[in-house]
Amino acid sequence: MAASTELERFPNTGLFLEGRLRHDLSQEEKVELESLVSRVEILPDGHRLISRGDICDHSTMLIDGFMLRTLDSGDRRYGVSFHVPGDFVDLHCFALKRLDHNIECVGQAKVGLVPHERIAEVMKEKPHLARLFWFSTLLDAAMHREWIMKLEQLKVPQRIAHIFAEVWCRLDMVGLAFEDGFDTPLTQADLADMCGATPIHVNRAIGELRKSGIADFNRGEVRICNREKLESFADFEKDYLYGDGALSLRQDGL
Amino acid sequence: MAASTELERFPNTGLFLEGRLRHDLSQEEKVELESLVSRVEILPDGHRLISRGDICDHSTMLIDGFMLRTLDSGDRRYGVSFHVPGDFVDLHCFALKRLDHNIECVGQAKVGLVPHERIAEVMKEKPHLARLFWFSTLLDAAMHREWIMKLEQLKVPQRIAHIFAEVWCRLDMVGLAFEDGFDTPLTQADLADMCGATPIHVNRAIGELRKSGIADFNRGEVRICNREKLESFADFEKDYLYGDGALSLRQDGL
DNA sequence: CGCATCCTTGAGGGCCATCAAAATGCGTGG
DNA sequence: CCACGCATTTTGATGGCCCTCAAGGATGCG
Repeated sequence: MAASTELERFPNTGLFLEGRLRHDLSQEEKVELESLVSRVEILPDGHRLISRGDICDHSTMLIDGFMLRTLDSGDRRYGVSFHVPGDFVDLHCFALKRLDHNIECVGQAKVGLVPHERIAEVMKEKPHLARLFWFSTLLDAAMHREWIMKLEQLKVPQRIAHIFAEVWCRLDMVGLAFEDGFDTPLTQADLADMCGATPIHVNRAIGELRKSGIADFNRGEVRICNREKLESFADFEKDYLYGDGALSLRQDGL
Repeated sequence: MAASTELERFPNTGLFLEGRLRHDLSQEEKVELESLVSRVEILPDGHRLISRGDICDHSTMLIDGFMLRTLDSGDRRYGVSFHVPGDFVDLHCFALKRLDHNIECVGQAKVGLVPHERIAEVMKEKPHLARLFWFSTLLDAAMHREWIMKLEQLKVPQRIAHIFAEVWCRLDMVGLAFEDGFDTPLTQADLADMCGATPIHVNRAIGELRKSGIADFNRGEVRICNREKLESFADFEKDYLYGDGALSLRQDGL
């Protein structure tokens, strides 16, 4: 897979836009991108990278592990998006300056820090790379929109199936999925926060998925025997991920 | 109000970022922005500006009227966001090239078309203005996130109240709200599409809001006698709109 | 082996979908 | 000015999804 050779050359940023528009990055841009990472850190499970309202002067590339964007309301946490390796998780905060949400590690994570002054340089001197940065934040927005629709459309068992289908697909794009599923440190309680349901109901919904042979979830191991069945149950259409679906930009260039 | 003098000078783009970071635009940038509009059009109710999958070579500034971003699934339409005058509604498609969603007029709308080649020039030569363009698309993403949380958190009557509170607040920022509410061509069926509910249930929910004195809705006229009551019922916290709330950037500059 | 975390199970009630139908308001044309 | 068609709003009855309260079982770690 392309991802592994890219990772050898660019250990910190080799997965950025992999499966999407990475092919549109020139060698020079890839080198420039890798050089933006000023420091690499390992963060423990549950670590909160950024809290709502923080003013920040750097953004974070997720190199290894998983992260969750959350919002708090009342005394509950709600998940609004999920991140996999290769995601430039808080590139947003370069333009927003103050983030509207929290970013938390799910399991241990390895991240690369990118100072905003370097991104400002890119804005001034590398418009094409800047445009791809912009693209990557809009990809998040497209995923948000899909999730809004799915929340409006689907019941809880299907919502969970949709999360499984999306994460599996995204891990596939960066070469981290297995034939029959994927591993993630997500708990049933995390899934509940992402679905707007109670952990109790999520548990029952997962039981249903298991019983009907759609997916199995046990302590972070998601196993799927029939991809088609999962995706049709969840009404999952991968186009919105801008990989190789109908919205793909591969053949167009920018 | 500031909005009206800005509109005299910049009839097509005078509301862009009004109430948010418009103060951060220099006179020169405002002139540049206004000059980007190559053509103004009036579009009829229900007109579909862009459909999912279209490749487009221009973006659209909403000058007057309202628009809805939608996604279709099964044989139903789902609303994922709502637009008011001053919104650069499909700036996204400059970087995405192919849009993942549809954009439709709700009522008659007046729009300004901006060719992508002009935006590409801005990217090359006006990094600060480019950054504000980026900001405006991230504002959409922040609104998406809030809506995801609200869908996870709220029942239908509160969702409707939240839509009322948000739209009222956004119209206020661009000087288009009344003391006691606002007007919009939205129907109960549109609200249903935005809430993921049936029109029937939306009707009953509106009845509840009316009975409990939270808000009245009749053929597009939203009337609210007690703002505080509405906002607390909907759990509406306007920070995420990046106006004058806790996340405001006014005092920081960029 | 105790403890914390995570997962599982049961009973009762409220929210919202579906099916079915009707009333209201508005624009158009006779 | 009225008749008509159409979109929009309103109402009623039944059933399924998911919440809450309450408790119990499994797994891994020190």
